[in-house]
Amino acid sequence: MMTQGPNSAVATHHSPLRGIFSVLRTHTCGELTIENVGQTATLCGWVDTIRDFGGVTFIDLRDRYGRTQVVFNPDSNAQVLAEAGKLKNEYVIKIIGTVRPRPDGQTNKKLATGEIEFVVTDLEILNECKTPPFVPGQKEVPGEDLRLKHRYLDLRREKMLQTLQLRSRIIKTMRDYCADKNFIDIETPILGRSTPEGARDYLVPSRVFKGKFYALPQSPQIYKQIMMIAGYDRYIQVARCFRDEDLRADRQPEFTQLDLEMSFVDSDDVIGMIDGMMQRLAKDLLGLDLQLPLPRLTYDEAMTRFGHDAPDLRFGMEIVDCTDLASTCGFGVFKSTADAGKFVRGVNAKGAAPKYSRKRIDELTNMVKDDFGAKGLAWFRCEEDGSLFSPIAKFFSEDELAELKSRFDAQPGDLLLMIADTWEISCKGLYSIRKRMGVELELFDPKAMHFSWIVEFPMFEKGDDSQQWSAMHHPFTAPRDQDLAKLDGDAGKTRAKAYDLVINGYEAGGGTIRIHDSSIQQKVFGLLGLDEESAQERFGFLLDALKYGAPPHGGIALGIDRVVMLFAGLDNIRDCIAFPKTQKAYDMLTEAPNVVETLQLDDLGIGISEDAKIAETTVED
RNA sequence: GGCGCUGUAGCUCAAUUGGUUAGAGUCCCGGACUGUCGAUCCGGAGGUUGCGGGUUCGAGUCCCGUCAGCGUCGCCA
Repeated sequence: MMTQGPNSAVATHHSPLRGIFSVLRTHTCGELTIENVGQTATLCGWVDTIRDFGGVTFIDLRDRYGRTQVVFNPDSNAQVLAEAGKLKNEYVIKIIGTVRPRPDGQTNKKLATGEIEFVVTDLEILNECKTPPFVPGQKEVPGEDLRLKHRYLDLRREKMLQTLQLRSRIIKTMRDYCADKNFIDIETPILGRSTPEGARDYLVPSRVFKGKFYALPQSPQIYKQIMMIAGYDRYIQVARCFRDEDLRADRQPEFTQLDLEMSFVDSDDVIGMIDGMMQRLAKDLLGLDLQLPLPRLTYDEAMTRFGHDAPDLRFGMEIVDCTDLASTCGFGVFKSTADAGKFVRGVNAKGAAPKYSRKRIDELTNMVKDDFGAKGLAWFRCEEDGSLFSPIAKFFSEDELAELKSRFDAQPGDLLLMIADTWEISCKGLYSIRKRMGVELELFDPKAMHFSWIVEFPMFEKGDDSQQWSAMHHPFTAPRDQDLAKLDGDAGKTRAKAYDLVINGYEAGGGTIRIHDSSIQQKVFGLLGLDEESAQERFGFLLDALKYGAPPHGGIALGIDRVVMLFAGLDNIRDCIAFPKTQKAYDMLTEAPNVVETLQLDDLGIGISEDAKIAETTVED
């Protein structure tokens, strides 16, 4: 530590600078308080705001730790005051001075350092700053493209700093929790092998093996299973994953997950382990006490009640089925839908009637039509006298209307919205209506946090255009013990040892118990249309490994970016990532992806097709 | 790939049914000021309304195309 020099105050073990010898500064900008009055210190930081009175100048000096008011005045040093006139926004400076209390009545309660000010005796400009396109302290948040292009400025904003600090603490807490439980942190390869299942891979060409490619991992799935076979019975990794699919507000092409695998466990063990982790995270980072175990909902229940496998459980507005009523009513659309074995279901938007004009209902109608292919959206408004008003009310008898009212628990002011269609379309349409109206009607406290598990997912699903089963999670997912018999002939009803962690309507993580029995694995491959040869071709290395003493094992992956987003109360994942990409997976800061030298391509034996060259030229124009 | 929203000064936004010289705040430049903390006051600069085409006597505003950012559907084992 410093024992010499012009500073009477030196970094203590409480200081953010503890243990780091610094010749440039003795304290951070968030550190000096009334305790330090009279001491000499050296600060470094960025010029945040300048208040120049001609005779005296105030500057807020900013760094990661906070802000300190710095005073330049002629009493202390007239020459330095003149120098201070050259300062502009975001200059980087080093100042030496003394700490003194602020005059009576002039403390700033908004600052941790607000009781003192720093009187400068010496100023050194370490670096100037061009006039920035925006300043970190400005009230309005600049457009996102500008923020991404000048990310080094954007990251200086308080909100970004807070979010990334929260992210760091979340990851540390996750790691500490796992370390306490004897997990071992293992890094798995980034350059791996493409396994053409699931998402599109990002490919990396090989120079040595011309014409062959590595793939960036979509998840370390196979490696972590192999670690279990190797006997490392509790593994974690903060793993970067890559998926070349289109982006969303909650989806980036590269993202980070807490990847975790355990041996000699069943679903409840993994769920219980994560329950404890969430309890600790909620307590340590949000001050919330979570009751354990976290609530669990089966997949079927979630779809029936909310139309989605990651429902937002911060509010009700559950789906009501009235297919039976529809089959007897006089409304042709409803009746024919019910007769065709499809569904008539709806939701009650409590108190929405006065707020939802015909125009806004039309917007909802267009949404379910355009996005999900629903044929329409029926609605009933519950009037002051308790009667149901609707353009289609005339097709219903008094009794039928009364039954509708009772089934939806309709009170005056409520708006009932119904979709008559396939199970899938009614789920999607009503889910999106519920999600949207939940926000618009403020049906929940935006600060509330709701954690839950969705369990017992189907093993298989069928694609739109094929009768072939595909794995809902991945082909190594184990069926529930009591469903093993269903693999023969009743595969659609097989439920998996799969579990998703849902926070506020977002899938925050998902995992499964894996198959460790090769006869079951063969059966599952068979149902997925994979013969032994092609299974061997794709996953041979894993199938081989499973034959050398694989213990029962399973795990989970938590989307760290999403967890940060939810804990920070944000609605977009880019604000939780230091250097995110745009919706087109473009990095505006570094301008990646970009062209490479022809020589590099030659080295790899790669040529660019004429079509791609034409497309590229068009983009540049 | 589809649908939708947005694009106006460095930044954040405004501009009536298509109608005079496209405005405000902020930032920037110059000046004043010894207690501010979103300092204040005075003066000034700053625009090919994303780009290209069209309709019109006249387009920031309407139409077509295109580019970019965002949202969403498909997609994401």
